[in-house]
Amino acid sequence: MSEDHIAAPPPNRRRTYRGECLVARRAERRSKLLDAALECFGTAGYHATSVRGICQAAGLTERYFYESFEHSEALLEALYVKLSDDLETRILSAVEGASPDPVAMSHAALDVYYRHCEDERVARVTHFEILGVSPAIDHCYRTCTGRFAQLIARVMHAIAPAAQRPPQQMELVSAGMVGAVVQITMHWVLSGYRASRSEVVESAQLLFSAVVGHWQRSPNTGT
Amino acid sequence: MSEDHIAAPPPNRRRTYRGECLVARRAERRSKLLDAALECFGTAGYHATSVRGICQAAGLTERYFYESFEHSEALLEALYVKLSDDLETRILSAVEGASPDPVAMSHAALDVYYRHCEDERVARVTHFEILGVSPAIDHCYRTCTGRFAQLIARVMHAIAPAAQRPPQQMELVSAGMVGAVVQITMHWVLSGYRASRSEVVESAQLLFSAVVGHWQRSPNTGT
DNA sequence: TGCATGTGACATTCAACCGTGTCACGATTT
DNA sequence: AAATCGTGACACGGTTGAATGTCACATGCA
Repeated sequence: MSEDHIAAPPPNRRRTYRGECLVARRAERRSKLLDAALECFGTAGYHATSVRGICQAAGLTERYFYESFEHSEALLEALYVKLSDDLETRILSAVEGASPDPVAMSHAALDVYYRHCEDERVARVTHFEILGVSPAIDHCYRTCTGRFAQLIARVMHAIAPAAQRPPQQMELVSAGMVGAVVQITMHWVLSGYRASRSEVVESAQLLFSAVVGHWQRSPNTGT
Repeated sequence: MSEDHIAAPPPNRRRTYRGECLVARRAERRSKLLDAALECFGTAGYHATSVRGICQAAGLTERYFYESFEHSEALLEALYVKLSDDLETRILSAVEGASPDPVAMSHAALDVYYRHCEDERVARVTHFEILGVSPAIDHCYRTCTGRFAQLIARVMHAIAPAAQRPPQQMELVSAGMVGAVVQITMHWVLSGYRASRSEVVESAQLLFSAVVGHWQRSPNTGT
């Protein structure tokens, strides 16, 4: 969905320029645009940023914007997906690297997440700017959010396999957990990062422990 | 902050028109604009809506838009504040009306809240459109969200007064609870209201019970 | 060296929207 | 009835930004 519109380069025309071949130059420009997008969207905000502004920040001209992205919205989506994917990868490896203890695992995951959000631009793009842009972006947000919710559901299940719940409820509660983590981020950001990261992690973890404990204790209240 | 810009009406000029005096007509127009805003912002979205569109939906001309609001953003803020205030009032009265039992109280509050969000336009405005508009709106959002977090903190404290926590943590955890409730709403909305309201309420309440239970059980873990 | 292509700076076209203004008509007061 | 005020429809200028186009210069290739 991201770059199908790019006209195929004439196959015999990939001559090098300043030491790099066509595809490398394209990739580099695309990367510069993503960096510029993080900076602009993450500080001025998506709706206050124009294509010109992005290009200026990237040190490129508009032509190269449209070489890599169809429009501003596509760039936002690409940036968001990239940030989410990076985060997910790092969370997964952190969880795998942690000792197989519920607390250690969730601590590792949350620490990676909040470290990720210590870059205010990242936090703003993935929590504020992404919302209310268009139905297409909403759908993208829903997908990414859903992936994290599923991750939480899996971890929960691994921790407390006895506490099986109706899938509908699992889904909603997982979404709720994601929301709690996210809202704590927003609060943290909007307060100017008043609390320390460890305090934030601890508060979020309290919610996890509470739910896990609750489920382990009280048996299925089923539909 | 909402209508200071309105020029004071010439005091001797408040003659009636079609049976209503000046202030009544103004109020009615303002109300029509708020209705139209709910419809437009809640379906097409804030950024896809123009002043003209609002006026058309309200059956008024642009002049009357600027009579009541300085610009589009002021209308969004007024709408948001109105929706939040209505909700808060109804939640408070529901909580007071409920039996003085933790479960009953939180159930009453959540039921009112999710009933409120069953109007998709309301849910969209207060959860999607309001974000990433401007620093001023962000601040407004933060204020309203904070009020709900404080409400939760108070209820928590009333339920489990023994479980005193450092205020920083109380603040973050309350924010997290708000986020959980909100995210469940978003999930509900974006899934096309797949689950029933009672299932949603039950899932949200599970989180409340879990945290309250956790706090009642484990004593203060200090700073 | 000469030619094709890549690149950067900038102009241009087109559309949307904001905020204000104009003007004719309907309602109200004296 | 005449003057005044409220209202609705619509036009106008100004601004902004998206998307494309132009042209001179730089770079690589034969």
